[in-house]
Parts: sequence; C-alpha cells; structure tokens
Amino acid sequence: MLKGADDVLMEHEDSASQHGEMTNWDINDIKLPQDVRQIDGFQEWPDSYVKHIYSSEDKNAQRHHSSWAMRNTNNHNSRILKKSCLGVVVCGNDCSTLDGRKIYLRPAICDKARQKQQRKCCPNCSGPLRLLSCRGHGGYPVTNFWRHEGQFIFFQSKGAHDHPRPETKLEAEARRSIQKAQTAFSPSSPRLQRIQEIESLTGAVPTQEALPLLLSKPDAYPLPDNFRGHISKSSRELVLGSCSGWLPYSRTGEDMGSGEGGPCPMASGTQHHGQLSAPLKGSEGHEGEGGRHVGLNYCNDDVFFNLYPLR
DNA sequence: TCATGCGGGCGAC
DNA sequence: GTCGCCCGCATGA
Repeated sequence: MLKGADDVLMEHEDSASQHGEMTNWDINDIKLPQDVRQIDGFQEWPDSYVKHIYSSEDKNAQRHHSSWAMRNTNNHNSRILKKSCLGVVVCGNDCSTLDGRKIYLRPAICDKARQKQQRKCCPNCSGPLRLLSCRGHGGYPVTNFWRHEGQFIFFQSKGAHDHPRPETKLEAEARRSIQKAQTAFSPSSPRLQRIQEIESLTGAVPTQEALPLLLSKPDAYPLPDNFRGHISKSSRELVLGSCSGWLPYSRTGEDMGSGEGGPCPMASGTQHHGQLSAPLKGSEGHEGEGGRHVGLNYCNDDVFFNLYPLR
C-alpha cells in the first residue's frame, strides 16, 4: 500500500549510517544477514525509518519492547511481529500544569482498557481526555516490525511519529504500583493505622517498603525530531521541576483514586513522605535514555504523592 | 486488570 | 496480495 513511499525512504535510510551496522536489508527479505559484525544497543524510542539488529539475548528486544505505546497488529505472518503505534493521550482542553507542562499519557494497549481510559478525565484540569492518534506513516500509525532470526532480532520501523512521546511503560507501571500503595495507605486502611500506631509509639516514621520512585533528569524526554517544531519549549521540557503539581506526563485515568470518572482535585489531603527510591526491575534500555529515572510528583485525591521533593 | 501474542475475518486498494 | 484494523482468545505478570 505505502510501498512507494517506503522505498524512497529506505534509500535515504540505507544511505545513512546507523551506528555503522548493516542496513541493506528489509524485514520482509527471505534471508536476513547473519554476518552481523555489530549489534545495536536497545533503542527505547525508535523513530523514523530505522532498522536495528539486536542480540537474541537482549531482553528488551526479546519482549519487543518500545516506549512508544505499540499494539500488536495482525499481519498474518507468524514470522514477523508487527506493531502499530497508538499515539498519545492528551487533555482535550489542552491544559498545562502550573509549570507549563502538557499532559501526555500512555494509551493503554488493551482495547478495553483504552476505552476505559478515555472515559476518565484529565488529572490536571478534569477535562476530557483525547487520544491523539499516530499518523506518521502516510496517514497511518507508525509500524514496528520484529523478526527473530538466528542469533539476532531484527527490528524495523516505518514512519515518523507525529505526536509527543507518551509516558513510558515503566512510568505507567510505576504509577500502578503507586496506586496500589495508595490503596494500601488509604487513611482507613489497617496498614496505615498500624503505621500511625507505630509512629505514635516510637516517634519514628517507618520508611516505605518499596514505593517506587523514579527520579527525572533534565532532557529525559526529548520529542521526536519531526515533532520538535510543533510545540513549545515548555512542552519539550518534560521533566519534573518544582512541586507545583505533579508529574510531567501525569498518570492515566486508571490511577485516579476511586476509579470511574472521578475528577482529580489538586492534591487534596496531601501527606508528605520522605523521598524514596527503589530500583526498577528490568533494564530499560542500554543506552541513551535507558535506565533513566522518572519524577513522580503526584496530585491525588486520595492520598499523597505531592510528596517527593526533587533533589 | 492489563500487556502481549496469535490468528480469523473483513474491507480498501 | 498487501495492508489496516477489528475482534476474540490465551497466557503471564
């Protein structure tokens, strides 16, 4: 369907050196190169018409991981896994946080979960959420292809994302963990009562078992090259600064405290906890943005998380 | 509950 | 035939 455009772009791609690896192959080739001299470090944010060859030992590659929200697409070819980009969930009111950041949530991959997510409201302004579809591949979503061949995992991306980066899977997972912690620490929970009891007896504040916290670092969220011209600087600087509100990408609707549809008043009932950190499982990327930390600075209608002062 | 992968099926081109 | 997309199902975390 879009082959003509692809071919043109492939030429461009082939002429460009990508870390020096072989790129004169296509994911649909009957035979893929096996004399690969150099394998790539895992790319968390592949964009544009790129190809990568990963080691079959690479855990991220094995999982066909991407920080873009990619859903499985049936291409009726069991040898090649195809995924298409779901875009990003934004605030329908195009609101900004107090420090000028936009809301870029990660679309749920599961269709039902995504529908549910879109019924939720913006955690910043309580406005409607809107799914900003990816149309970076000739008007269709960017597609990623994965193929396991011998010792290597071949990756090919077609299209250039025309939308901001959503929060990463890791961040979304962290938010879920935090929500679980919130539930456990809700004011009426026996667990919290127990902690308060301990606190009153000992004067000590129990350190958290493992509330996940990821700390952001500047420039952790560069936008796709093709998007940089379209948004403001403040939107680009999606890093956590002051405790003016909450995290840059915000949380998804699933994390809105009591579930269905509740608006998100800003940080009511905020409790302050010490800064916590916990290593995240997995190895998000081997280079570049990999292994970064994410600031979580939550407003929350239930409990806390306006709480982690940044360094 | 949700992410992920698989595969049937449909319509457009 | 290829591609995009919908759907349901299964599995695992």
